Amino acid sequence: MPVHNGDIAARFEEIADLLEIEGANAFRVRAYRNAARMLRDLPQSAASMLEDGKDLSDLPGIGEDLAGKIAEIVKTGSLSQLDALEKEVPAGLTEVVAIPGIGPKRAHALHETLDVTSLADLEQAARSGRIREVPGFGRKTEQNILHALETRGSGKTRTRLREAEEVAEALVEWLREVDGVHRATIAGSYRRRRETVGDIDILATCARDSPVVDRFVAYEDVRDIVSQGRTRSTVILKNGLQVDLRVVARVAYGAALHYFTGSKAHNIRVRRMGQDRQLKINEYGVFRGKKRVAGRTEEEVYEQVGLPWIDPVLREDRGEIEAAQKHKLPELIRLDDIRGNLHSHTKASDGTRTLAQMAAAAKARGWSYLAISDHSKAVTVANGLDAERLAEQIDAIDALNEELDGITLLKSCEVDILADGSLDLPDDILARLDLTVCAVHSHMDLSRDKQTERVLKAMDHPCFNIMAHPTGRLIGTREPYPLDIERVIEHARDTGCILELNAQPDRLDLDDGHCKMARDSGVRLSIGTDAHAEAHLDFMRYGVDQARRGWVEAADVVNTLELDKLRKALAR
DNA sequence: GCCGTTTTCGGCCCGACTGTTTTCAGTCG
Repeated sequence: MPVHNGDIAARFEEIADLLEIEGANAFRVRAYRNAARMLRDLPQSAASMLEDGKDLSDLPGIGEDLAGKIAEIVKTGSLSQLDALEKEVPAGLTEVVAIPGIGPKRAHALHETLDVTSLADLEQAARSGRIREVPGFGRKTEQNILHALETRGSGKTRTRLREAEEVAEALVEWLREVDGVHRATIAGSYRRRRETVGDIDILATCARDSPVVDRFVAYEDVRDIVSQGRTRSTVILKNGLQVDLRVVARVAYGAALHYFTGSKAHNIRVRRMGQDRQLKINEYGVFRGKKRVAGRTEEEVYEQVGLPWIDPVLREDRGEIEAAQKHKLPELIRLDDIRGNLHSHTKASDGTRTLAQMAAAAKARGWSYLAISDHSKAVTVANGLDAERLAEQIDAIDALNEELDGITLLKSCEVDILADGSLDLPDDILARLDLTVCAVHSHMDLSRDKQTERVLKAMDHPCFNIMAHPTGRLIGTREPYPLDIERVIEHARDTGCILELNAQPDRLDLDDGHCKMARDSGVRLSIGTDAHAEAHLDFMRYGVDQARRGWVEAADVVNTLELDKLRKALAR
């Protein structure tokens, strides 16, 4: 069983938790957390890098020590340091630290004084009124702990961007109506267009006497007020989503927007660059001594550290600072670069609209082509097409194209990749299509090797064009099936196959890291909406956002091409 | 524990809010 980066990261995070409870040096703790974050973001697997003889201490935040620990985990599946730590500190305390309001110091204190070693112990201690007796604790803290225990589990998972959008846009719109508010902007991972958000960060600038915070906590969807100050407040909405509001002066808008957009790792890099120039950078501006030298716009902040403005989607400390220093930031793809969509469905399989309706909807979005790619017969639940029905659809599309103006339907099919790597329809019918969109919909439990071989074999088929939703993941509900994505990317490059970035907000598959990896390997992408109705064509913007997070430029994406060029690009 | 046109030691981002304290520690983002 291969060790995934996430497994290593989880162990490092646990070490960080335990060390923190032990009272270890905070910077040492941070080193483990940084390493965990770096590993989760790393598109290659550390295990395979080791196999290839690479030196892991070349990775940022990994030194000799942590490189050795990664190797130990990969080799043995465990880590002796962690085993030893777990003997010293009860593992249940890591759950206690996860309770809002309890950090490592308080967990340590509760362990020392009341012998709390688990959530169950914590609850018992709180209910019996013993926590309020511990120095540094009080009645209110005890109540807060009980409240946190009761509401535990609600809203602690990350929310998909699309669901966050629905609530966040309404809330920010409401805030803009408040007296004295100049601007209200959503920052945070939402602005960076991450596929999921942990919470919503709203930044507001307003007149000094604006009641914006009072209005914020009085919003109808607020379930709990976590904190409420003059310039900052946190609430929990009825759907469990946490929203933070921060209020700053207008002169600080750019600095605050930069600060609250993050990512944390990106901000730390920028602030360090400021320190090198004797500048202090915080949410109120850029300061030399007491003098504010910048802060009204983000551009000003970056300028002070000698950088061009960096798009929020890139702010993850994944090389964007270095690229900006060299003036080599990518020219990111934009929604209006898109010329068409290569993955959509109709009533013929599991879609809900006709060919003509989908064509009209695509045209209305300014596109010049739309591929109709209904399912093939193996997906019986979706009423997949056999060769005969697909032949009928091909004829129907040819006939409809005669009538259409300004939009061309492309003949396609979402062809199932069968368990043995063969395609679900005969070659002679596939040869009549403009392109194929091939996908795995079954046997997702194959071993990593078998799954990879299955996909590679399918890509060798001369009619294979696009690998749809390559990992099969559903954000928050289904993990990617085991697949050696690095080999798939290499094979796509070698065979001229295209990888899809499926734009459905619950798929976004490929993810940002793999998009970057594909792009760096010279593999072309297709951003496909997988639309089952007209409205789903608007998912394109989620796909474009994810592509942008993966440093993708228009030239990397085949559906930015005009139709004649696309046809040439589809030739294998 | 990492890192280095201030390297092999001495730094490591910075501020708001809460609850407890009566001047500040802990937590959080």
